[in-house]
Parts: sequence; C-alpha cells; structure tokens
Amino acid sequence: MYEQLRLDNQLCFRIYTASRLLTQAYRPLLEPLGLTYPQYLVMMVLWEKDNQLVGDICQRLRLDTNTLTPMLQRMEKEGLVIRTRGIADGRQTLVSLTRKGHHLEEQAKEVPSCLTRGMQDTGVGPEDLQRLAATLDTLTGILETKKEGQH
Amino acid sequence: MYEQLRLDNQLCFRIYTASRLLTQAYRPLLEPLGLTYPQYLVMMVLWEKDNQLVGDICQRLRLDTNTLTPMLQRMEKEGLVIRTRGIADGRQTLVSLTRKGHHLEEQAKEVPSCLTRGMQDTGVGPEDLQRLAATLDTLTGILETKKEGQH
DNA sequence: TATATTTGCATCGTGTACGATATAATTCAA
DNA sequence: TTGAATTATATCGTACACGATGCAAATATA
Repeated sequence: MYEQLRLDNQLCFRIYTASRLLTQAYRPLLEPLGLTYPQYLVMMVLWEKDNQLVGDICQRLRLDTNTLTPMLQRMEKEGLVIRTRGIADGRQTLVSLTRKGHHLEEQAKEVPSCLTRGMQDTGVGPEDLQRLAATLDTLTGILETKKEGQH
Repeated sequence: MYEQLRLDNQLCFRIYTASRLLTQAYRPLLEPLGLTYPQYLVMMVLWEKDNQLVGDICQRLRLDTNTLTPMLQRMEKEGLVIRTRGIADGRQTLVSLTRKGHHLEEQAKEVPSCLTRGMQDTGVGPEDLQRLAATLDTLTGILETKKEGQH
C-alpha cells in the first residue's frame, strides 16, 4: 500500500469531484434557461462580447474545436446562436447571439447569486474563495505552460 | 453587461478548467499503464482495499452506477478487474483485482511524484496546496449536503 | 405468505471532452 | 505563380457523466 496512491492524498481527485458537484449544483438553475453548464460558459463569453470566432471562444474557455463545434451546432439548433462561415477569412466561423440568446442574459444574471448565497454561513468565507481562485489561477497557469512545452 | 456574469468572476469555471488541465497532465503518465484518469481512480480505490461492491466504489468516488458500470465493464475487458455477481445478496456485484490489476500498482506508484515534482519552484508551495485541498474538502462537503437536501 | 416497496445494479439517450484525422482556405517558398 | 506548409474548423471514434428508466433480488407490510 503506497501512501502516495491513497485517494485522500490526491489533489486532482478533489478538484475533479468539486468540479462535478459544482456543475451538478448549476444544473437546476440552468435547466430553466435550456442551458448545460458548458453552454452557459459559451454564453458568458458571447455576452461579454458578441460576434466572436470559434477560435476566440476556444481560447477563452481553453477548449478545442472538437468539443466546441458540436456544442455550437447544438446551440444553433436551439436558436441561441448563429454560425456564419467565411467573412474575411474563408476558414473562420463567426458565432453571433440571436435575439433569444441575448435575452437569456436577463434570466441568467440571477444564477451566480443563487450559488454564492448558498455559500453563506457554511464555514467558507469570501476570503477563502478568493484564495482558492488565486491558487487555481496559478495552478492553471503552470499546467498551461507545461502543456505548451509539449508541442 | 452584468459583472457577476463575467467569466473571470466565476469560481466554478476555474475549478472546471483546473480539473480538465490536471486530467490532461495525467494522460501521458497513465497511458503507458493503459488507464484513463477515472479508471486510475477506480484502481486506487481497489488498491486500498480489494474486493469491493460497485456501490462501495460509487460512494468513494461520488459517482453513480450509470458511470461506473460501463467503466468497470471496460476495465474487465482490459483484464484489470473481475466482476462477480451475487454472493450474499444477489443484487450486488463484487469487483476484484486481477493479477494484472494488482501488478499495475507497482508502475502506478511513480505517477503522483511525477506531477508533484512539476509543481516545484512554480510559486505554488506545499502549504498553498494544503490550503487548496482543505477548502475544496469543505466546498465539496457543502455541495454534498445541499445535494442530500434535494431528495 | 402474497403483494408492495425498496435496493443494487444495469441500460439507454444525450451531451460533453479529447486524440486523431480530414478538409478547405490561406500563406509561404522556390 | 504553382506546389508545399500552415491555419481554422469540422468530423470521427472512444470514454466519461448523468438523468431517466428497467429489472431482478431482497425486504417490508398487510
């Protein structure tokens, strides 16, 4: 029995579990909007700035096109976005919000507070979350750098 | 533009990204062992204690049978585990390591250190990781409690 | 003890993730 | 300028996740 292989010693398992449970916590809030959690992320990117290329969204969410293209196709079928091919560069695909997609922001703006409200009086204070975010940013930065180095 | 909908303000997005990047970081280390990251988690559970029920593994990893059953079936096909139905209780399925599955622990024991080594001299110290783990545990605990309350 | 309920696991359908490959448009180079 | 490399997306195959449903074994209840 190797101590380093104990599940309880695995940071990655904690992050993996927290990620899944958080996504599950979002589900009942996003279901009324007809969004999955990854789709909600795409919407946030587009609400910040409309008319972005697939590649822009990829970069922002750190996802590849093989994940995003099918997702954007489903979102287009749902009438949330429109995909337009070849404007300046014929290879690019521009993703734009539909009116429906725009309007969804009004309903979505309540979602984040629903979750942070649930964090109150739980032993996890705002400063803990702040520190958590900072450490995760550093960690992600490191992992991205290592990833670059592979190519 | 609602401030609370900015991607940069989303803790969940950070965790989601960190989780994916960490899993990606494990991939090249686990590929030689013929394991995916979730399968590696199952193996860790079984290395800690062999001969566990599907339900035990579910509870430990906080995954449901609809995820684990197909995964265990794949692992059985790979010759890592054996699934035995109905010992005391005919509904249960006992999951046991094969000799091959047991032997894999020897190779796997190097995996964790490969990753922690990569964390050295990066600005993220052991105490940061410790605190990160603690906060995630609390967070996960809260999310689990909320989840219970839904039933 | 016959029936209803619960339990443990399996199956199904949909939606991500992601490596590998394909394809068409653009750019580079000889 | 034409063929080679590059780039931006798309497609394909496999493996999770997870809600919903199915099913047989065990348990509870009348």
